[in-house]
Amino acid sequence: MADDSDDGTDSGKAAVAEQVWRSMFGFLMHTRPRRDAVLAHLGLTPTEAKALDSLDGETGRTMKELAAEWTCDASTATWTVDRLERLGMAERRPHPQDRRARLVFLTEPGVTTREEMVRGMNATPPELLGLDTEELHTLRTLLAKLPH
Amino acid sequence: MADDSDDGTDSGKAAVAEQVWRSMFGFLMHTRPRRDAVLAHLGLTPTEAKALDSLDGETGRTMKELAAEWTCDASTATWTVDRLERLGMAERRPHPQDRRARLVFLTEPGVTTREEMVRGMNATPPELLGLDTEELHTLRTLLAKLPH
DNA sequence: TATTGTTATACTCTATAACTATA
DNA sequence: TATAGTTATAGAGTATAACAATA
Repeated sequence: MADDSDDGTDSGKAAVAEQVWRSMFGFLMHTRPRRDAVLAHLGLTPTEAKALDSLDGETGRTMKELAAEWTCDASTATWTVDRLERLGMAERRPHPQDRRARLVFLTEPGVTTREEMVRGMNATPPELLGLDTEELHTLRTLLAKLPH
Repeated sequence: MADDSDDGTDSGKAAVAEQVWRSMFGFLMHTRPRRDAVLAHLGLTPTEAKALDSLDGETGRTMKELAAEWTCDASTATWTVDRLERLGMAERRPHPQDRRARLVFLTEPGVTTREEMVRGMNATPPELLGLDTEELHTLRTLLAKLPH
């Protein structure tokens, strides 16, 4: 039932899914150095990159929210925002309702750096163009069925 | 040539490739917490996990080789192997030809932990089973054309 | 009295430089 | 003289605990 040949190749659904996963994960790892290079080129550590990604220029985030999103403690969030601030990419402003709290925003240079980072991280790996257009269409349709 | 409709949807090859990538990358990020949990459950830091992955019980690796593979300097490799050794997962043995060098092997517990780690990291995400068998076959064929 | 955030401090991780022992 | 690896030490990054301001 799970085998469709005598050569030991198991083509049951789970086995095919495993092969799909192996290829997909392998491709992700194959393209990873390129994404690492994007951060290196912008001079961002992984922590700074994650921090930058959580912020923008319009919506203020409290330290508490950021610590939760980064799954770190409050003092680490303070330290991380301090570093973005020293880099000129973020700034703290007083919270309009709660004078204990601060709201963190990206500065204009921070917004620009964030955009470059997001663009680089999401850039289509050129290896995909090794497939022809019809294959890519099929792939698109199938992959769109997966959660993300 | 790059547009096949008037609604602003660009279905040129590059645009389709971009959508493919977005889905694929999104799925990989979606499944990432599960892989992080595998390491957390085994009590491994990312560095330890990478180190474990480079070693086995039969083929000894020199410190120099390991530092190159981990793209770290020699002292960091020493420190990393020290830690695996303290965890009882690796051991140094003298190099048979060069008395300056050491060969690093996994111990039996190290081999076992490595196996569990690899199994967990490579485990097929159950979300893939949301596709039917034929779709998975198609996906397998197309993804196999990508480098990994 | 509880909560937001910071500061003081310690511990982990990684790197640079000096050193030991071979080659 | 060059190489393999370790140790001493310094620097980032992250956490715990004590604290200040406000709710």
